[in-house]
Amino acid sequence: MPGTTELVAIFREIGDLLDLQGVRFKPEAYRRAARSLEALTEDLAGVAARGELRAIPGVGEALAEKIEEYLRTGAVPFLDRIRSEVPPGLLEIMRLPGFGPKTARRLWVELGIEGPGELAAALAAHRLDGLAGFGPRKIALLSAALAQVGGGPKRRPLVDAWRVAEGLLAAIRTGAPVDRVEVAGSLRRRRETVGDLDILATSTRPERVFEVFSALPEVRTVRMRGPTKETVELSDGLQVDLRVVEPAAFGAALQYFTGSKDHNVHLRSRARDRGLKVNEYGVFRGEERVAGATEDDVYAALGLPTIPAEIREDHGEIEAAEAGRLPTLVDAPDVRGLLHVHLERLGGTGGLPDAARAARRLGFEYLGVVVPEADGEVPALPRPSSGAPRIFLGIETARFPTGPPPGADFWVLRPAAGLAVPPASAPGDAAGPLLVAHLAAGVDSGAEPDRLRPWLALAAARPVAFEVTAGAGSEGLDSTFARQAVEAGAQLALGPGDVPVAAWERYRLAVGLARRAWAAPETVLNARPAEELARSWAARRGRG
DNA sequence: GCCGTTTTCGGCCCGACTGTTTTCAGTCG
Repeated sequence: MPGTTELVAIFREIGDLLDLQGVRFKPEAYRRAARSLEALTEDLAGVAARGELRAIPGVGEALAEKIEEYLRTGAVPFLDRIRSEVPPGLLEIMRLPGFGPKTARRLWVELGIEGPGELAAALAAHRLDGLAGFGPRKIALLSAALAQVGGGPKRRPLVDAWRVAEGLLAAIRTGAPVDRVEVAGSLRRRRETVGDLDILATSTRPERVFEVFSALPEVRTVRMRGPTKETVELSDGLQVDLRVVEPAAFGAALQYFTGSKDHNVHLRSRARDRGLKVNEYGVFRGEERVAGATEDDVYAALGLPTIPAEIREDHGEIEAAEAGRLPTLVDAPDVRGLLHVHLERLGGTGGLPDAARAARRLGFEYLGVVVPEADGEVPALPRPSSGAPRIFLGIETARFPTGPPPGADFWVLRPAAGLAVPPASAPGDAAGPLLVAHLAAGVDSGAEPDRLRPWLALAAARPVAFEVTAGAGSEGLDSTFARQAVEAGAQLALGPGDVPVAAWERYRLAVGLARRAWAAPETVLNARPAEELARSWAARRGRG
């Protein structure tokens, strides 16, 4: 079944092929539409049925027609047409790091090179020597890029990138003459996967900061260094950009490098409309800098409240800010407990006392201790000796519960692969409170988001919470689905994932994901007080 | 190909860095 994911890939390929043809502006138009489709929080066919395709940002008359054609026939003939006009191997050449469509097109037009194989042969035969604009350095870079084709840097999970970034930030803070140091980029937006790290610092001695940074043991090579910016590659292949600005520009730089691209483009066009110019050094009216020291100043200069970093994607947040309808997003202090704790997997030997200590340290009121389902047996409910935290008991099952959890407070459904979603009318509220965990497990990230869609109907039929963890993509939900779930009336349950108590702090990354989903505290199950949970669960659970 | 509180036509974000240059084009984010 063709889906939105495939159409996104089609539009991206069309963009690349148009680039290779030397067409201006259209490539970006196709990519913009692809990004919009990717972030769509509802079914594309549904939007088309209502005749609202053109309400999607970046979709106009021509692209709406292509989308409808695709939904009808499963193909976009325009793709086949331009595919026949451009050798497919050129796509691989233009995707070599450091090279792009202009270079690939020149090699094709001037030397007849149609793919990486021919390029390698041409390099070996010195056919590029003397070609205008191709000096010895560029030819060496081309050879090097060609040698590691396919082995390019991969995006990595948020938690991994976060750990690396924390180490780098600490090292810079202690070793370099810096005033402020913060992460920016997609890591600050808490994207599920991160392609590279952006670090921003203020200092009066940038060159010294770069020296210290380059000498860190994690750094393998320095890719480039200028007066304000350095790019390095870590030994694990991750690319890190470090930028140093003056304090008066810190807010503008932080805003600028936090992105996303579409968010920034939207803001800058808004600035232009108001006779202003935005860049990484500030907001300017003519020569005069009217804002720049803080992000608040930058947004205020553009007539907007400060937009939380996690939702800066141009997914409607600028319009919402303009209208004063920005949601109050859930924040880490709102989380009052964890609901999916497996004592047997905590990684320490302390069991419940250890868990209780960690909970108190993090300021949690309660823990939901979860035990596997055991037929016919009522699990013993563990209780800590002292008062806090309060302990709730959950039973983990792989099948849809048909009745209240025996002797416990709530169900944790961990759907087995291939578990069909029940009809929305089935068991219903009487089956007890339900927390659906690990929903995305087994679903390749980005594979087919439509597969998760039927679960949304469940949310409309009964109270259900979907778990969001720091490990989105592998064990948890991504924020696009989480936003759909919130819009469908479901709750979210935030947690650190299946990790030792020492790593429970990671629940904060799940908070970031929930914020990306525009989740308010009211939509987060474990932002509710213990008393409220106890009351609502006592009314429905099995035991007296 | 999209888009519009100066526009339905004529724009399309903006700057850093590299390599090849002598004033700039390409790539990147």
